[in-house]
Amino acid sequence: MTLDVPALDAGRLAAIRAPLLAWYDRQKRDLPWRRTKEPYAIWLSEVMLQQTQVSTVIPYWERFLARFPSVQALAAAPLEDVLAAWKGLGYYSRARNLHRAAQEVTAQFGGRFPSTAKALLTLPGFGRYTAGAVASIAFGEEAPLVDGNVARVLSRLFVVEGLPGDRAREARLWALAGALVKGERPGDFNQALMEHGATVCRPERPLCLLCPVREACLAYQTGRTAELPPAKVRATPKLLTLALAVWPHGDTLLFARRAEKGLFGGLWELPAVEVAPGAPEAEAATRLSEALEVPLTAQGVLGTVKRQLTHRALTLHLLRVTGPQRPSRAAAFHELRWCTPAQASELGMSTAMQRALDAALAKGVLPDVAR
DNA sequence: GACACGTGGCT
DNA sequence: TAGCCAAGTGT
Repeated sequence: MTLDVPALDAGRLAAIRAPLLAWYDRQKRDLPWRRTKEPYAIWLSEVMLQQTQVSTVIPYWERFLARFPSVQALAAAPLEDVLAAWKGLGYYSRARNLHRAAQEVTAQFGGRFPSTAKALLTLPGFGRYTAGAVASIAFGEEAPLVDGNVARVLSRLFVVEGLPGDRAREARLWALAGALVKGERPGDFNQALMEHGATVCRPERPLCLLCPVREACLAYQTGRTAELPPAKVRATPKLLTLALAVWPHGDTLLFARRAEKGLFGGLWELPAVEVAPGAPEAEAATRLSEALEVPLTAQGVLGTVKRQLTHRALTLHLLRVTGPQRPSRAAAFHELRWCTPAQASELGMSTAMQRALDAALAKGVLPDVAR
């Protein structure tokens, strides 16, 4: 594998750096995290933006900062509250790692962020990208970063072949990014590269006529912008079928908190067990009874909610149940709690589970006064 | 290296 | 519409 960068002589470097930075200064979007130099706020934006679109992140970022205004405030908060603030944003391990990293920064670094990519990389949730982003944007280190945007831009500028995930391709992209970021304003340059990928050098129908580095782009010169980079090969989603217990009592329903790892880790749910796709109601009731460690009676299926995740096709069967003993704890769940809908709305819950809960409530499982 | 991990927007 | 995609990380 070659790590040198033969296509990047000094002249080529200058022909990309300067126009891209100048373009960024003219055309950058006014995003809220571009108005702060606070490392904590920049870190938060970078984590929220992982695999998530800018327009989705903005309101979350603002609410989260209002609720947890400093790394110390975040470190001191219960994980449950952090997950509640993350509710609906997806990839919840990001919130768990964010919380852990805040505690490590507070405990090991006296509340001050490490300022180099190398040191940041030791914190939970900091991979190569996020370490480079925070180091360059918040601390001005000449640290490279490669995200999906940068990979696309550099693939086209330098005609980097290979599929996403290919080791030689990744090494080449990081080497190019590392050579390009050397110089003035590394944070702005990295953002320029990403901004360019997001708005001009788009995946489909890139706006080459508006491109500030068109003359330096090998893909443009050879008519290959449409075929670079090749699309990711995605596995077909696996089926996951869950039976959910809808157990009314007074104006409450039973809720459970999931184990901290895996799908929807640490989030609240209607108590759920996995069942075979075509499993009969009686089997689902038996599984739920075992998980909740109490006898229970099935009172019919209230409905089914389907959700498509990236790697999962989720089917949620809502099973109305009741029983003589109301459980308050069970080994299969972190915690059990009886909540009104109003209380449940404050819990950290996945969007998938929220849809299921809404469907159950729409069936009138609780008295009107509780809704 | 492959896979798990969410969600909403866009075409 | 169904599929693709987005400022990735952890195991």
